[in-house]
Amino acid sequence: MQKEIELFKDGLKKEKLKITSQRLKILEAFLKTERHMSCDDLYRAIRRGNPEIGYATVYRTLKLIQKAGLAREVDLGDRVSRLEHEYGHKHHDHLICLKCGRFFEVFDPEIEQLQERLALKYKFNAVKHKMDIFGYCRKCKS
Amino acid sequence: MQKEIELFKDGLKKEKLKITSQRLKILEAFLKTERHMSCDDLYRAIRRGNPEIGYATVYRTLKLIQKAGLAREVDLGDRVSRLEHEYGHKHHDHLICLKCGRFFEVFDPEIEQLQERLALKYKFNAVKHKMDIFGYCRKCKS
DNA sequence: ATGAAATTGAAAACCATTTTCAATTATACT
DNA sequence: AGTATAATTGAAAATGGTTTTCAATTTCAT
Repeated sequence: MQKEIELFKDGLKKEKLKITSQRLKILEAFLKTERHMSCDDLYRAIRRGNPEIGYATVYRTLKLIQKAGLAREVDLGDRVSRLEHEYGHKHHDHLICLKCGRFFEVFDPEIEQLQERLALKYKFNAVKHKMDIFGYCRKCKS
Repeated sequence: MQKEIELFKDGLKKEKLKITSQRLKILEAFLKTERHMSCDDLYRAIRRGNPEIGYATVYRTLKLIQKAGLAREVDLGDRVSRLEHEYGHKHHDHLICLKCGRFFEVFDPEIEQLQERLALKYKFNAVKHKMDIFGYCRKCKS
C-alpha cells in the first residue's frame, strides 16, 4: 500500500496539486477494500472515522486516484460509477449475475489477443476495452 | 417496418397494455433512424411533427420497445441511455473513438465463441454480453 | 354505449454527479 | 519562521438524465 500512496503523491505533485490529509485518508479507505466501491459507498465508509470529510471532496479525490492510475471505473449497467483497484491488478473482464448482482472477474488471453486483432483490422488504435457478460451465476441458475 | 410494428403490438397485447397513437408514432420515429438515439434525441425528433407528445411518454414507450425485443441499449461510456435497433440486426460490438466520439459496429465470430466457452468454464448461464473497445479511430490517430 | 383500467402530459421528484463560493490550508519563497 | 499565492475544502446549490405523481383523457372488453 505504501507504493500506491507514493504513486498518488507523485501524481499530485506532477499536477502541482497539494497533498492534504483528506486526500490521503480517502486514498487509504479506497485501498483498504477489495470491493468495487461507488463514491457513495466510500463516503459512508470514510464518514465513520472522519465525519468532517465532505462528499464533494471524496468525489473529487476519486477522480484524482483514477488519474494517478490507481483505480479504474467499472460499469455494472446501473448508472453508478464504481471503482476497482488498478495498480497491481491485471486487466480482467466481468461475469455479472442478473439475479443476485454478484460479479466474477475473469480473464482469457485468447480473447484479449483476438480483440487486438480486431482493432488492427479496423486500423483502430485501441487504448482499453470493456467486456461484460451478463447472465445467471451457478447459484442463481433456475 | 411492418413486421416490427406487429411485434410491438403483440408485445403490448401480451401485457394487456393499450395500443395508442402516441406509442405507434414513437415506435415509427425510432424505426425510421438507424442512428443510436437517446430518449432526448427521439423526443426532439418527434416533437417536430407531434408537439403534443410529452417527454415522459417517449421515455416510457422506449422501455416498452425494448421489452418487445425491438431495441437494445448501447452504453457509450457517458451516462446516457441510447437505443439501437435489435430486430433484424445481428449482435455486434463497438469500437468507440475517444476523440471524435464516432463508433463502429464490428463482429468477430471467434470472439463470440470464446466468450461462450468462458461462460461455460465458470458454469455461468450467459444471456448477453457487451464488448466495447475504446481508442482512436483511423482519422483521429495522432 | 359503458365502465374499469390503462395512458397521457406537465410538473415535480429523484439521484448521481458536478459546480459554486467563501473560508481554510499547503507550499514556495523570502 | 513568516508571508504571499494558489489550491482545497465542505456545504449547499446546480445540473441533467431518468422516473414518478396525479388529474384528466383514452382505450377496449363487454
